[in-house]
Amino acid sequence: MPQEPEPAPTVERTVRRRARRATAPGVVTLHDVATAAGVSLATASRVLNGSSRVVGEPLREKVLAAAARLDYSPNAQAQAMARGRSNIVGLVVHDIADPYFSTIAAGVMQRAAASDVIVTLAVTGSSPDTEVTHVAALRRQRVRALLLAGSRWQDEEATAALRDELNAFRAGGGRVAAISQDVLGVDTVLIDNHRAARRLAEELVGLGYREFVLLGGPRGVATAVDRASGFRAALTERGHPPVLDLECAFTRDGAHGALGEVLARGLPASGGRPPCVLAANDVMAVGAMAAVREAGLDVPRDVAVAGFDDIPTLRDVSPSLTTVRLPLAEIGGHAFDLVDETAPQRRVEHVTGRVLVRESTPPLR
Amino acid sequence: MPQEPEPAPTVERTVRRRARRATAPGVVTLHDVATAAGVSLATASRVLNGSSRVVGEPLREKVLAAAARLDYSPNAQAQAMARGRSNIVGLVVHDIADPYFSTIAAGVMQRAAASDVIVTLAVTGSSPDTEVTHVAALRRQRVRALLLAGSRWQDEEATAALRDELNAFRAGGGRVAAISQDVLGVDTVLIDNHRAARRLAEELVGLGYREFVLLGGPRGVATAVDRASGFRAALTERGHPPVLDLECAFTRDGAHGALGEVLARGLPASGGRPPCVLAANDVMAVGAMAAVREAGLDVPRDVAVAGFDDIPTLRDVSPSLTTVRLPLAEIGGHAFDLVDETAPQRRVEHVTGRVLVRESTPPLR
DNA sequence: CCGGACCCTTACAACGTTGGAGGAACAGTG
DNA sequence: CACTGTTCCTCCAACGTTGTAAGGGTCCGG
Repeated sequence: MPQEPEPAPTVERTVRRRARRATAPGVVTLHDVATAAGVSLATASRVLNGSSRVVGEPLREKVLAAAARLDYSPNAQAQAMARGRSNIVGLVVHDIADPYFSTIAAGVMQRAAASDVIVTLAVTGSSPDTEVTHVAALRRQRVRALLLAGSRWQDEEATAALRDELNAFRAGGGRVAAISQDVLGVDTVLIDNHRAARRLAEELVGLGYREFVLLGGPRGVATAVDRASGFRAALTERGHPPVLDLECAFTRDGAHGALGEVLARGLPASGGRPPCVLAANDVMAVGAMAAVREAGLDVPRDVAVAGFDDIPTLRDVSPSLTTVRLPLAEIGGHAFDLVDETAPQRRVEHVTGRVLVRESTPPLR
Repeated sequence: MPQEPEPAPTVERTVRRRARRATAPGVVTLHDVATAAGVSLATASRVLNGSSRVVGEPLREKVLAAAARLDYSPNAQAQAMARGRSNIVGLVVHDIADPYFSTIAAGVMQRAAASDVIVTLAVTGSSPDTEVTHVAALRRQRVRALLLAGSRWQDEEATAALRDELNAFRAGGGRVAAISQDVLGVDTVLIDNHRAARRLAEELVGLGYREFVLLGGPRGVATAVDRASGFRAALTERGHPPVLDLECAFTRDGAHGALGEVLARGLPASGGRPPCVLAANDVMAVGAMAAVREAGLDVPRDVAVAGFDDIPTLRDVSPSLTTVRLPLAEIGGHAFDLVDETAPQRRVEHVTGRVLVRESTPPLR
């Protein structure tokens, strides 16, 4: 098919550019700056965003002045397209209102700001399908990297779908890091929930507790399962398996409801010792403490309570909560580092918590 | 300058396109899908993302099949450029680890998900300059709208710089909404901190408290100033101006430190009644309660404490905290609605808190 | 007075997409 | 059978950048 040799373009193109302009009329483009400064597009580009080539001082100043005068703001999307890379990372959490995730997010944001990276947030609402949807959306945004902060679910189908999506993302040059469990085959900040839970339970047996009530969270959430299994293993080994092993939502209300029901039926037989409630996280522990109080009982005199995470906002509850301290902000920062640097091979960083015994589980006798 | 009528382009262009390709090699483009399906770019675009025009069933299926087979993911940045609009909004908070902001953010995220909007998060770390920097970065990203969730600072210079930046953003068609104070001339969810603080203080006078200690936060933060001034006004009107009026950081540590110092010097003279500490937010109130306990005193027997916000995570502290309930998640959702709909003119929505008297300030006598 | 730096301009092809203009095939109408 | 509409596609010019190739001035040293 032959091409007709079009008419001289310059003027006509400019006119049509203005006429057809798709963006809002008020947005200043590099073209506008170049025109205002009386230089070419390429020169303006080099002064304002370019790297390699140098531009002479007089022109340089004219361009900068024009840009300032017109209040030019480079279009990052266009830059990303032209350069073939963006400086956005996606952060996926289950619930940003949950202090566990918001603390991790704070750690991520701090590192991101230092690296001049922009963070796009997505929340799954604890639904594996929603997580896949959001990961796909972030892939469409061509984020440079993806941070998956949430616990994995024990759901083979959803995990497979996610893994597919992540593989496609990584095939396009994207980096991925996960926090919690190492089941996705990506760089991971692995939290050793099982081991830390064991140590906490052992410590409590050492303090003299014998009757344990487990608020283990739901069966499908890996973090909850790991913690509960750690508690269970240690207690069973020490000869004091949990007298009650409850499933409930991984939330304040879940723990509050489950323990409330139990207490309404009366305390487990205890040989004079207060029983000890082991909650799978601090938020649940606080819900459990509320249920104890509502039953007219005292923490720790009648019921001892321990949590997990050492959420900063909850450090001042009274009695202060025995828990496992996780360096949540550092964990977030660490995950960011995993995707920020270009590492030669897959890495798994281990994080273990530190047991903190406080007022909610005083030594017995 | 004459144009030479270039050689037939199709094949040659394809070759060079492959050769010079800037994006990562693994990324599938619309072009690839079109080629694989044996249709033109435009047809593929219309099948996969297009709206208006219809594509015949046979071709339509071929395109969908090719897209699925190649695992095509549309490039949202390119779409944004071509369409001249994005579906990203920017959310600016002071500190995402602060439950006040994370709860607001959760409200925003929920609405955003429902509207298929992507949210980019920025944290200021409570620095006005950082806020301007982040707003500029979000403008470069060509976000569709901007949500400023943080309290304003009483800093004329920084406010002016921010206002300039916002005007430039709005000139380019961006929408802006603010939460808290109405000083930027944009759509606002205005929180009537002053009035709610008055009502809380009046309630406490009604309960019999007479000696008040104000933990008013810093002078520069508008939210803290509004709340403190509401407390002060009500107390002064009722004839019981604060016996101590302390400035401190708007944080747990700020309140804890300031009140700790005071208590180290002994309780204010009280005529047998416990004094009442009025903190400018819940997190500070909890820090204050910790300081009271560390001084060997009891809340509320020796010192009563009240806060502000009704942070969900802190609803189970013991004794339960007297406070002002703000519907934080709804406030976030509301701000999102302000920028999501296209409103004819500037709107200011008022939100007032509800006073909740709980165990930390029992009635006297 | 020429050759070569140096600094700039012009021009253009990307990047991945959209949307308008235009055209081919085909049916319906006179 | 020519005309006029529809459909359903394709082609091409945007969108705002970057980066490179090709070229044109100016200045300097030989």
